[in-house]
Amino acid sequence: MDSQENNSDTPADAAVPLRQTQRAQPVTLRQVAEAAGVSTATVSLVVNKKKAARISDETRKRVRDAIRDLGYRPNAMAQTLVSGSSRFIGLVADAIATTPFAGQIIHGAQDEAWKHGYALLIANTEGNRELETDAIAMMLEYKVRGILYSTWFHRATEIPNSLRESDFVLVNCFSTEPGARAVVPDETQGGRSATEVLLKHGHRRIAFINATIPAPAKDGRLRGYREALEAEGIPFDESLVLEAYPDQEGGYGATEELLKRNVTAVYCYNDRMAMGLYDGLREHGLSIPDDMAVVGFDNQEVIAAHLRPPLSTVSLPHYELGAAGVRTLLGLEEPQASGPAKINCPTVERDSVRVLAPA
Amino acid sequence: MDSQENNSDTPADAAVPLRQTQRAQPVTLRQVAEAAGVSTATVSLVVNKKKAARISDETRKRVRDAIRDLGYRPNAMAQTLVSGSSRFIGLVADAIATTPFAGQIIHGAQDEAWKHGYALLIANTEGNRELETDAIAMMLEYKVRGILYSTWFHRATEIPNSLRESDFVLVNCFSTEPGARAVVPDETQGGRSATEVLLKHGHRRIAFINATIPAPAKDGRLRGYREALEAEGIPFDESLVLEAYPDQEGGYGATEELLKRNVTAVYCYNDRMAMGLYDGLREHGLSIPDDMAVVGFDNQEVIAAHLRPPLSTVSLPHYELGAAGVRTLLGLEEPQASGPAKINCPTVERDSVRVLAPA
DNA sequence: CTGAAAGCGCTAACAC
DNA sequence: GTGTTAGCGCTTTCAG
Repeated sequence: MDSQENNSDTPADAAVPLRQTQRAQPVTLRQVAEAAGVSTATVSLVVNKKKAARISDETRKRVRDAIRDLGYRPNAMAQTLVSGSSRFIGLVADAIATTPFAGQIIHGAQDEAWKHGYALLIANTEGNRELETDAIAMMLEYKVRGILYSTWFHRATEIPNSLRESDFVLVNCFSTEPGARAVVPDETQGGRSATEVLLKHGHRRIAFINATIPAPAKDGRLRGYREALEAEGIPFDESLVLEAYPDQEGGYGATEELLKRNVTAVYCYNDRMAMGLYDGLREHGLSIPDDMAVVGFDNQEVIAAHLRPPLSTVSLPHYELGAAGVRTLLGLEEPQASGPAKINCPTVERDSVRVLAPA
Repeated sequence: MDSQENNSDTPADAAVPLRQTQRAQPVTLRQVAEAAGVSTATVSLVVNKKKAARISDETRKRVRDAIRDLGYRPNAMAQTLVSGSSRFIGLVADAIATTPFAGQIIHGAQDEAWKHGYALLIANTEGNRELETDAIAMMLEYKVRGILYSTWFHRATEIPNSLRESDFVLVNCFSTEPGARAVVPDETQGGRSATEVLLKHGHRRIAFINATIPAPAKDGRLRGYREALEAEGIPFDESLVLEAYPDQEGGYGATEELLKRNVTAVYCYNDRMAMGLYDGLREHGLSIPDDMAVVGFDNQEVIAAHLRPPLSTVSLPHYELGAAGVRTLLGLEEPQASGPAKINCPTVERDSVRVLAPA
C-alpha cells in the first residue's frame, strides 16, 4: 500500500494517517486538519476548548483522534506571535543561582509563575552590567510579560534603563525612584521577632551582634531589636550592641567581647555568625542554651538546622519574595501605598533558646 | 504639522518619525522600514548584519537611525517562527532550585547556554510527575532546542516519555537505556581523590564512613577509596568502613565507633557527616587535624569552608554538570563511548588534614 | 456547525 | 543595492 507519497510538497489526497514520526518535523495544525478532514479553524477551536464555537461531538472526536495519532503539539511561538503576548516572565539575577539559599527566589517565582500559566526565563548576570543589558534585551525580544530584577542580598539598586521598556518588579532590592515596584524582606519585623524569641523565654539582658558592613539589613535588624526591647519596657543599652564581620569568623571573634557584657542571650545578625559564636562559646566551656541563648537570622538550612543544638532563627523569605514578585508583576497583589512591599520574616524556633532559669 | 495620521490602517505617507512611545505597542520591522523609507527586507538585512547583501552605507545609516529613534527590538517569536528553531534550552529539575548548592547546575547550564546564544527556560517539578509532564510539554511547545533533565542528587532515573519528543540530556542522573546521553559526577575518582589527600599526608590507617542509604555515590565513593588504598599497596580492611546516615547527626553518632578503629584519618561520605564528626571529636577532646585528619565530600561551601578548621573535601561539580549538559546537548562534547559522561570531582584542600607526625 | 481568508512580525528567495 | 513576495503555524472574524 504505502506508495512513496511522502512528498511534502503535494498535500494532494494526503489524508493518510501518518504514524508518529520520531522527532521529525513537528506536526502542524494543518496536518491535523487534513488528517481529520476539517479546516484548521476547527482544529484550533477544539484545541483551545473554545466554548463559544459549538463543534459537533463527531467532529470533535475526529479531531481529537487525529491530534493523538499524529502527536500534535501546538507551536507556542506561533500562538504568541498572533496573540501578541507571550507567557514568559523573565528573572534576571545578579547571583541568585550562585548563592546557596537565594535560589529559593527562583523557586518561588517559578512556582507562582507556573500557577498562572507562565514559564520562567532566567538569566544570571553575575553582576556584569553588559551581560545584564544583553539578558534584558533577550527577554524583551521574547516579549516577556514582565521582568523580575533580583539581587542575592537585600540592597538598594539602580534600575537599568532597558528594564524600563518592560513591566518590571524589583525583588530583594529597591530603588528610591517613585513608581518602581519592589518586594523586600521585612528586616525590622525580623529583628523584632528574633528579639522577641529571647524575650519570651525570660531573657532581659540581650546582646545584639550586628554586622559591620552597611546594608538595609543592618539598620532594619537593629531597629527591630530596639523596638522589641522597647515594647517590653527594657531600656536600650548601646553597649550591648557589638559589631563583627557577618560570617563564621566574625562570630567566633566576637566571643570575648560578648562574654564581657554579662548577658544571658545573644541575637546574631546572621546564622553564619551564630555558627562561629557556637565555636567560641564552646571553647569557653559554655553551653547553649543553658549558659547562653542564641538566635540567628537568615535560616540558612544547612547551618541552622544542623548545628548542635539546632539554631533558633528567623527566615529570610526568599521563596515568598520570588512568589510575591510574580504576583506583583501580574497585578495580583494589593499595590503598596508607598515604598517596597515588605515580606514577613517568619520565626523558626529550634533548641538554642530555653526558658531562662531564675538566677 | 502633526495631523492626526496615527491611523495604523493607512500607512499612507506615514514617514513621520514617531517618538519612542512608552511601552506601547512594540515597534515593528515594518515601521522601521517606513520610517527609513526602505523595504522590510532591507531592514532585516541590516539588523542581522548579513554580509552577503551589500547595503549602501547611506541606507544602512538611515535604517540604523530609524531603529534607534523608534527603539526597535526584533520580535524573537516571529524570528523563531520563520526559522523553525528557537534559541531556548529547557532545564527541568526535580528540586534543584530548592536544594542549596545544586542550584549551581542552573548556573552552569545558564552560562554555557548563554555562551552559545541560548536562553534557559526552567521548571522545578518538585518530583511531581504531573507537573513534570506539563513542564516538558510547555518546553516542547516553545520548540526548545533540547531539554536538560536533572536531579538534585546523583541517581538512576526513568526517562519520562514526553522527553523523547525532544533532544535531551540527563544531568546528575542516568538511565540504563542505551542511547540516552547523560552527565554525572565521577564518584569513584572523587573517592579516590579524597583518599589520596589523606594518603599523601602520610596516613595509612584511614577509615571511611559511608552512607547507609544506597546510591551511586555510596558505591562509587567506596570504590574510589579501595582503589586509592590499593594503588598504595595498602590492603583493604573491611572493618575500617563504617556506615551512618549521611548527615550531621549520623557523623556525630559515628564518633564512638570510629574511635575504636584506632585510625589517624577519616574520609566521610559527605561534608555534613564531617560536620557532625567535628562535634563528636571535639567532645572527646580530640583536635583536628592533629589527633584526626578529616576529609569530606561535596564541598558544601557554607559548611566546608567555615568549619573550624576548614574542611578539606572533594567538590561535587554541579556547575560543570550543568555546563557539560548543555555542551552535550549541543553536540559540542566528545560523544561518550558508552554510559554517562563522568565529570571530574576536584579536590579542595583546606586545613583538616596535616602531615602525619611520626608516631 | 464549519470553512475561507486575513494577518501576527519576520526572513529568504527572487526580481529589478 | 533594494524591493516584492511568499510563507512560518496559528487565531479569528466573517460567511455560509
